[in-house]
Amino acid sequence: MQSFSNKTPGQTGLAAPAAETGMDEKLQLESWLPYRLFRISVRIADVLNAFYGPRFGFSRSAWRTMAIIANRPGVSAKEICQAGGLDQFSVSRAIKQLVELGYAQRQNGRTDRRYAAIELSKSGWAAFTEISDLARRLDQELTGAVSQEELAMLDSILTKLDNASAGIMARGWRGGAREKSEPDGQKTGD
Amino acid sequence: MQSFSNKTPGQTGLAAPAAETGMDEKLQLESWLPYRLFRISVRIADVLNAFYGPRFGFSRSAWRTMAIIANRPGVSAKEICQAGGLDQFSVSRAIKQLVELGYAQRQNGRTDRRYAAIELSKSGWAAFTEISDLARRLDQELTGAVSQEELAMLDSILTKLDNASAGIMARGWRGGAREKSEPDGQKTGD
DNA sequence: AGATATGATTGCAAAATGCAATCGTTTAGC
DNA sequence: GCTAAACGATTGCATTTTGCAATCATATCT
Repeated sequence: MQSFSNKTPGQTGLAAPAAETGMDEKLQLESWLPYRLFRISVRIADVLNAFYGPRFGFSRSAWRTMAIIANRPGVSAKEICQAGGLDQFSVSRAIKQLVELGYAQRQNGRTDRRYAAIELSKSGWAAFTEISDLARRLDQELTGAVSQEELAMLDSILTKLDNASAGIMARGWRGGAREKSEPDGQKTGD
Repeated sequence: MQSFSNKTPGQTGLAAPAAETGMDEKLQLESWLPYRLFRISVRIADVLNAFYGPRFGFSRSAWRTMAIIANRPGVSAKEICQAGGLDQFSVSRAIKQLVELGYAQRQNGRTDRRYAAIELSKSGWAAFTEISDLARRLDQELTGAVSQEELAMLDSILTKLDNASAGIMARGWRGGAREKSEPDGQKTGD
């Protein structure tokens, strides 16, 4: 076997960018902030998926889509893309899957009939409730590991990081360089 | 385009678990901690991928694998699985890809010849250096959004969350229930 | 009306994934 | 020493997911 944490507790490379210290040591995946965030989130998402996948028979995209529909009944596919960081194809397929399984339906509430206008069915709401109960429980188990103060701090930090990451994504890897900035468009993510 | 932050800055649902307040309002994807972590990490990973994908021609798994090899030259495939949260098949294929592209090679340094013993080639190191330079730059752009104190705080919080998430994953969605705990095995993630 | 724009969907090729079967090597039992 | 079991790694193949062009339907513009 093997440990998983080969970093000293207080100092993980986060606080000292190497460039400043002149040390310039190799990048460590395990200490790289995005990877640390990724690992935590993926573990939880996997656990949640292990529940709703077999139980309700839909994919991760479909769950994300369902969660968005639940919060904004009558959304269009495009709005789901924007809210969920999914591309239009995933969303279209997620909706199709949800509709086929009877968890959602296309409603024609809008005047503009190009828009999809999706909402959850009765069983869709039931599924959503079950899944989000588990999601909440997992969230509580997770946040139970830190104090209320830390949680509040984390909240504010994540808000900042979220904004920063949006900026980074918008600029692309060429950074500030004015390079036409690629066609852009929502990358899938997941 | 569109904002991406439709939450009130200070209070995102994180600090008040609803159950306590009796409010019991619907789960909001955008405020759910694992999703918030996920979104940040995915944006950065996408940007990084948009660089090394076209430039060096390998996949996300291959990059993760490369980063691990770089830090522990001579690792076996199994060790890469454990360190990188990848399953043995992804790793095997990632190694194959890296070897085919000339970025890594199998070395027979070990006495036990069942183990792979991978290390980076010259061009592998060059690629790694280039990619990790960008990775570091992105990390700095990201962490530049918060103060040093916040960063230190974040570091310690994430360590706790990482441990908690490992526990949650190990227990599975059935939570504490003694249910044989599923075969487990590293889910891929990515 | 015809041309153009926009939201959504579909078809199909390419890539990623999951899993059983397999190969080569080492270890344990006899 | 020889055989069987264990182990790490790899491969083949079916399934799923993804990316993208093409398409359909509706709405808007001239």
